[in-house]
Amino acid sequence: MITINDVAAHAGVSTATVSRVLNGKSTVDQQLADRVLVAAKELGYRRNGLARNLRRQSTAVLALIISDVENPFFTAIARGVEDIAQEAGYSVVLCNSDDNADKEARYVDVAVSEQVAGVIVSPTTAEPNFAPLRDAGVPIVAVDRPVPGPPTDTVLVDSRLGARQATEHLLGQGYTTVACLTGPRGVPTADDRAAGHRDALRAAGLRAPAALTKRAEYRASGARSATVELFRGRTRPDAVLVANNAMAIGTLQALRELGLRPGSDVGVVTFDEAPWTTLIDPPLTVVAQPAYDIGSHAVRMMLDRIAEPDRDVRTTTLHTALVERASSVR
Amino acid sequence: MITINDVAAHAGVSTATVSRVLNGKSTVDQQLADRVLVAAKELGYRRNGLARNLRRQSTAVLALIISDVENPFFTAIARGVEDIAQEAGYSVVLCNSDDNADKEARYVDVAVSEQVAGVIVSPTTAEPNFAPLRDAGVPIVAVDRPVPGPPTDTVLVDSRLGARQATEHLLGQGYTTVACLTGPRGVPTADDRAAGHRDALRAAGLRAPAALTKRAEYRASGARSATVELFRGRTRPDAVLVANNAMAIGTLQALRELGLRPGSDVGVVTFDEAPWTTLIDPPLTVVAQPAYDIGSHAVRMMLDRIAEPDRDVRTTTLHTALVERASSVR
DNA sequence: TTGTAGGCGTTATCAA
DNA sequence: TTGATAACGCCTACAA
Repeated sequence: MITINDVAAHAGVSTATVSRVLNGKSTVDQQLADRVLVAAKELGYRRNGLARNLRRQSTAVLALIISDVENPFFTAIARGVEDIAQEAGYSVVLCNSDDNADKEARYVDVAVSEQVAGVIVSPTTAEPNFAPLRDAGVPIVAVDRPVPGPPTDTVLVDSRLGARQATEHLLGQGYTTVACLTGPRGVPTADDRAAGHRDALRAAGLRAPAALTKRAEYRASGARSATVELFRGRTRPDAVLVANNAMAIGTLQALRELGLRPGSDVGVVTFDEAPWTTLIDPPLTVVAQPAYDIGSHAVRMMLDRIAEPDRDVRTTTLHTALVERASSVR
Repeated sequence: MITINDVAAHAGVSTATVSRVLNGKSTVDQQLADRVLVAAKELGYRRNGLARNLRRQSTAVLALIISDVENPFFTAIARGVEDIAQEAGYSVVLCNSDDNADKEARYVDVAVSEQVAGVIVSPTTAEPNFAPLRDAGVPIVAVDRPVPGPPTDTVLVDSRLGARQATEHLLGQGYTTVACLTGPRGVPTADDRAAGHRDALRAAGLRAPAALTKRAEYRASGARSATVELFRGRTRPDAVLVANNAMAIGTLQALRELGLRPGSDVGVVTFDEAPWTTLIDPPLTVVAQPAYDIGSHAVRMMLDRIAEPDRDVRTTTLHTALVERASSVR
């Protein structure tokens, strides 16, 4: 391995000069600088990031811990994070916690011991533990869901309002019994969707019986059986608001099995835009979340925090957009 | 920051002993070991990964460079990589090259300077340059596409055969003019699909006119316009084989615009399984690729290579499975 | 402007 | 078995 010592020797200067040149520091005589650059190139010098990290006690790496790599919502966030981070000279390492507290904890550990410059995280369902990050002074930005504990920079989506608007839209289309299929109790985004649904029913002067809100894992399989139960139950709905992308797939499968056609038989609105929503028949009405923007905002917040560790903690709330298609029209 | 020096002082032993205990090395007197453990816990000691990395000249991190985080095929690979790597005690950092040679090069640089233990990569379209990795002795495993240059451990899918089988299936269903919509010329997976398509036509005693093979970027938008051209061209096909997931979406959009119904009007088979393929009407026949297995195989290969750097270079080829649904039946 | 030299926290070598 | 100590490669006071 070629080190700055080799380069220094080859260029006939000191290691300090080499370091300065390589980092564009202070004013080094142009001639010397050139000699260093030439020597470095001739020798095929490559900086040893490990040594630099140790010396600097930090890295130009941001960790992004998301709960599901296979969910387009999160990969869109990842893209937003990556694009902006790249511009700022940071690398992004993507960690998939799989909504599993253990995996999440492991990545948190790695983030601390490898001293990443910051962690952007969408916390898992279970009670997450970010104390190690806090203790080590690693900046945290939460996305999609707030983190419990001390105030933390956060980027959220107003999904309560999004759910409310979607429900109102369904009611406005003449559906009378709008159900809500959402995620597990205690998951903020799941509870928000349920609350928005309730808001809309109440505002319309309707009762909001518990039987109209159904909970399942944020996955297709859970949503499928939950949908079947919902439409076989006593208070049979004529419309449903589904809380995310993955669940939407399960719900649509279930409706097909039940012989119910979206739109004409059952009004359907789901959270999250996806490439296939216009391909199905009828096309799916969605509550589109600004996933990419969540990511880009989160990085900007992180960069601000790194630049100014003592600044006030902020929470940014972005908004959803209802995209009306045929699945919510009779 | 608490260091092993602090722990050593607190436990009344040397740093060497602390290090040994913390790494489960050699046989340390049980009593001393206990004292060290207690001291570490009391002080809230956390290992500094940076220092360890520098000293060891290596990290327990694998880099996975994929060309599109938003493509389910690659995220499924990622999951396979991650699951197995975790078991073996490696962390995985996911890098999204966006099929952009510059981004890829940047990640390669980072991988070298941060001295990751290995790089698993699906090379970009453009001529990739992995010389820095090779020079630094970082093991490489290629997935999905071979890398140019010296022999490299590789996990491929026999997509030529997959394409052939899909084409034969369409011909067997009575479609007579089967087109192939594939990726850019020079991209191995794209060329393989075209070749498999040709193989099937020839084996059936048919001519394989160039007009039946259309190329576009591996994206929905390109596939959309390419499909329109294909079906408005002179040799109008009555079936089409589409080369990937993202393109499938564009093709299906185009067919709808053209008023052509999959199955009855146009036989459609696409590469890659996706959650929505059963939701559309009619359900989509696909050439399913074993994406998860690609990832898990790649990691195993990597672990073997790390354990035994001089072993023979291997290429593993996995196979596709044709999943017949209604889009390829009249 | 340039060079010297110390230290970042850990592991591994060598003595004891 | 344990301890002292020298690296690992880089950056940065501080001195010249």
